[in-house]
Parts: sequence; C-alpha cells; structure tokens
Amino acid sequence: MAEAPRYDDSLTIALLRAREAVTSQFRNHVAAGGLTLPQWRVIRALAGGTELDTTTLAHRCVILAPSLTRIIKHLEGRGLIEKVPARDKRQRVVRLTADGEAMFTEMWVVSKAKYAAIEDAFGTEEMRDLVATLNRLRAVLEDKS
Amino acid sequence: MAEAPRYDDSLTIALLRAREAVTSQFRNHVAAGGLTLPQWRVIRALAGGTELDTTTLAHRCVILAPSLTRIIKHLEGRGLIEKVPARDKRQRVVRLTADGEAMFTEMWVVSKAKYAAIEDAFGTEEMRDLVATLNRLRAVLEDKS
DNA sequence: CTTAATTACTTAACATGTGAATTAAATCAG
DNA sequence: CTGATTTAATTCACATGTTAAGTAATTAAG
Repeated sequence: MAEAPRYDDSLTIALLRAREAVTSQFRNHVAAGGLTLPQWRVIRALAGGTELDTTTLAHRCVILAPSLTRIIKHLEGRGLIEKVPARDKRQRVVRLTADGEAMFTEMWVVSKAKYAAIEDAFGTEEMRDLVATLNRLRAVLEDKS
Repeated sequence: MAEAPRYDDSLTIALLRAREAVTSQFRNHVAAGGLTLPQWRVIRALAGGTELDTTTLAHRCVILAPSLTRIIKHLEGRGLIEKVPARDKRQRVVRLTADGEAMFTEMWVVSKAKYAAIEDAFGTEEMRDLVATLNRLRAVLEDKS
C-alpha cells in the first residue's frame, strides 16, 4: 500500500494557499471597479504612461500570452487601454488611456493601503525576506532546468 | 501623474512566479500520465484508500467546489475514482479505484523524487522555513478578515 | 409533525490557465 | 534579392478559477 503522503506541509499546497490568502485581500476591491485581478495587474503595469508590448506585459504580469490577448481585447473595449503604433508591426504595444489612468489612480489609493496593512500585520522585514526567499526559490528552480 | 509602482518586489507577483516555478517542475510529468495538476492533487489526496467528501477534498487540494465537481466527473469517467455510499445523502464521498491507486503509485515514485530534488537544490531547512512562513502569512491574513 | 433555515453539492456563465497550431512580420543564409 | 528560419501575436480547444443561482437533503424552530 502506498504511503499516505503529508499534504499540508507540501510546498505546492502552501504556495497555493498563501497566494489565495494574499490575492483575496484585493479581489473584492478590484471587483468593485469592475475588474478582475489579472486585469488589474495589467492596468497597474501600464500605470504612469508606460507603453509595453504584449510579451513584456505578459512577463511582468505573470499572464500567459493567450490570456493576455483576451484581456487586452476586453480592456480596449472598455476604453481603458489603447494601441500604440510600433516600429515592429508584429508587436502590439499598448498604454493606458486617460480613463485607464484615472481608474488606476482611484483604485491605487485603496490598493496601496491594503498592501501596507498586510505589511503591517505580517512585518515589514519578514515580508521583504519572504519576497527575497520566493525569488531565490525561483532562481534555483530555473537553474535546474 | 501617478507614481509608477515597483512590481517585481510585489508579494503578489513573487507568489505567482514562485508557484509557477514550482508547479512547472511537475506539470510535464503528470501530463505524461494524462493528468492535469489539479487532477493529480485530487488523486494524491485520495491515495492509500482515503475516502473523502467533496468539501474536505476541495479544501485539501485548494480547488473550488465547482471545479472539483468537474474534476470528479472527469476522473470518474476515466475509472480512476468511484463514489462511496454516504450516510448523508447530500455528500459525495469518493475514493480511488484499483486503477486509481495504481496510477498514483506509478506517478508518485517520480513525483516524490522531483520534490526531493527541489528540496536538495533549495535546502531542506530553508524549505521547511519557507512553508512555515507561508502558513504564518496565511494565518495572519485570515485573522485580519 | 411541519415548515423555515442551513448545508452540500451542482449548474450556469464568464474569465483565465494551458498547450498546440496558425498567421504575419522580421531576420538570416546564400 | 529570394527562400528558409525565427519571432510576436492570435486563435483554438479544453481545463480550471470565480461568483451567483439553483437543487436536494439535513437540521432546527414552532
């Protein structure tokens, strides 16, 4: 009979749960603005007049290309982002519209406060350490490949 | 003009990337067995003759109920899990079939080795600390609610 | 015992995750 | 300059994430 593996101690499960715990702190807020969390990540990445192509945007927001195609279409339809002509005509470069910047500015106030509250509850130094540890884990795994 | 927020230092992004880095170590392996990662989590949770209702299973595997409904239907159709009569007729209690146990046993060998390799590359103690930290983060956030 | 409230799960609708195949544009070899 | 290769996005097909609504069974209130 196969041993019944511990599961609560699993790194995979711990990461899933932690991610859910953190993102759920923001989900209601961005939903009140009619956005999903992936959509909000895109808005945030473009804030402040930043112009980005799809590949860079996908990487920064941790969204796969097919999903990003749909999200861009959606946000463009809502008038929150717009295309920018690019030298390389294969690329789709986008930026926030004035409405998009306004949406970001309005949401960012509360979003930043929520992030600060998490930092406050968990510990500023502990949080910085955790992010560093997570990035180191990623670096180690990417080297293995 | 809104300040352009740092993004690589974001806890949310770090968690997303770390989760992706870890799960991607297993995705190809379970895909070779015709399974997705959520499906594999279900199989694993039921390994060793464990019988579980949908709610408990959903919690342990970090899968939402509607997704689990579909996954159970899928795995049952493949003959890897089966229903168990329950006193409470609202509940759906399931367990692995003989085929399901065989599938788990076969996949678990490699899966366990891959997990050990991660532990080896990242550090046993560091990994235990990381899991503990992630669980503490979750506890802190759940208290805030 | 009967009905209201609760619980466990399912269904529905839409958004995203994921891998494979496609299309269009840029780059490269000859 | 031409054809082969590579690159950037998109499209397709299917699985899961997410919320809200719906159904059936249990429990609780009277």
